[in-house]
Amino acid sequence: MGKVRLTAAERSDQLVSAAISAFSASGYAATTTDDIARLANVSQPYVIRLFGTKRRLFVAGIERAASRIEQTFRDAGTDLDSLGAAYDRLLAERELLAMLLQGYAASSDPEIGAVVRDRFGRIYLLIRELTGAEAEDVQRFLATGMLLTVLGALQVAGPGAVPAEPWMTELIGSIPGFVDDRQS
Amino acid sequence: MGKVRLTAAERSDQLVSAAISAFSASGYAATTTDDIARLANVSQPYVIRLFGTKRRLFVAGIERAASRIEQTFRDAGTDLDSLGAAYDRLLAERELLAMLLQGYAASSDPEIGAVVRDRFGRIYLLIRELTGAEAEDVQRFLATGMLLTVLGALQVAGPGAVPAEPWMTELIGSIPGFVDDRQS
DNA sequence: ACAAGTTGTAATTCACTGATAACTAAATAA
DNA sequence: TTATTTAGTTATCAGTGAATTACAACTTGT
Repeated sequence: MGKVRLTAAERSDQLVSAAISAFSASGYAATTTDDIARLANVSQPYVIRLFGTKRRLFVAGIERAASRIEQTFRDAGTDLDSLGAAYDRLLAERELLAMLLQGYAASSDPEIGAVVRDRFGRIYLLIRELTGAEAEDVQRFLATGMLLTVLGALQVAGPGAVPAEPWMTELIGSIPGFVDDRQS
Repeated sequence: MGKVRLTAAERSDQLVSAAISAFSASGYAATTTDDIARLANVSQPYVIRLFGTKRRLFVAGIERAASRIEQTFRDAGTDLDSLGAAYDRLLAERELLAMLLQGYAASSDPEIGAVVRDRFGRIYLLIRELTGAEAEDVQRFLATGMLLTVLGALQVAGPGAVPAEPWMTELIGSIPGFVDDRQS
């Protein structure tokens, strides 16, 4: 058996991971704090104790996902093609991009919206800074990223993809530099 | 005062409009059937009576939004630039694209996911068919559409936009053919 | 050993929400 | 007019879920 008692910091980390798993699949409102508690083998009130509110836990999930994405880009290289390959890896993890998508969807909540806007802007600026590419190329890169994010959420690209429909094969095949490593 | 009693078909239409307003802002789970009922000046149980379940009302909203988008493209012309201009108009309406985004976010629900995948594929194929453009150009067009959808949801593009941050001005400015008609 | 802090739970509350049931009233048909 | 369908309501329920409180058990410094 693993350790029974963890420090609050360790447990919080673990809960943020569980939160990303749950929120990325079901979204902010449909995910219960009890779902997340169960994923971490902890009682529901303890989740609230550590994070105060469900909203703050969601925000923590957004921030970790955004940081992981930034780190993936930083590790990838300094040209857009390398960052594009990094996107493939992000899509393979599936949860991070989906978590951000849930952030976009929940951004009418002011507290969530402010964080999501901030992190989105930071990622954009990071790509600009890392690659030094023209604004239009960065925009195109980001647009492709949004398309892949949506296709991932629809489960037509990336792992766990639904049986391929013709339109999807064509669309995904037309994304330059993207290799869909589905495990069907 | 307007008519008091409408036919079921008229009332259902009106409810789907109200549903799109509410769902597009708050998402599937966070929107209550009572919110929608109030928007249409109708009792909450009547909403359930007309649509059976909340889920079916959401699906009806997705289908209308998708149909409206298809119609907008059909009316726009036969080249990608014209369809791009149509996107500006869609973004100005704000609710339709946001409704679809909420569909992407809620697509882990099997019943919703199936409909959203189907309509997404139909829109892609419609663009191909209308323009006869290369797959890669259509993909790029769609990717730009997803970026605009997200920026609209974040309220940094389109009407009701939050005060412009520098990164956003640069990003939006780099989208070819897109003119952000914000009313600030 | 023991006090104090830290990690965690069980029990409970209270507001909310989708759905059902039973009923009313307006329109339409016979 | 009367019968029937159609449009709509009020009342209510059963379930849920975030948050609070009070308590228990483990760890650590002294």
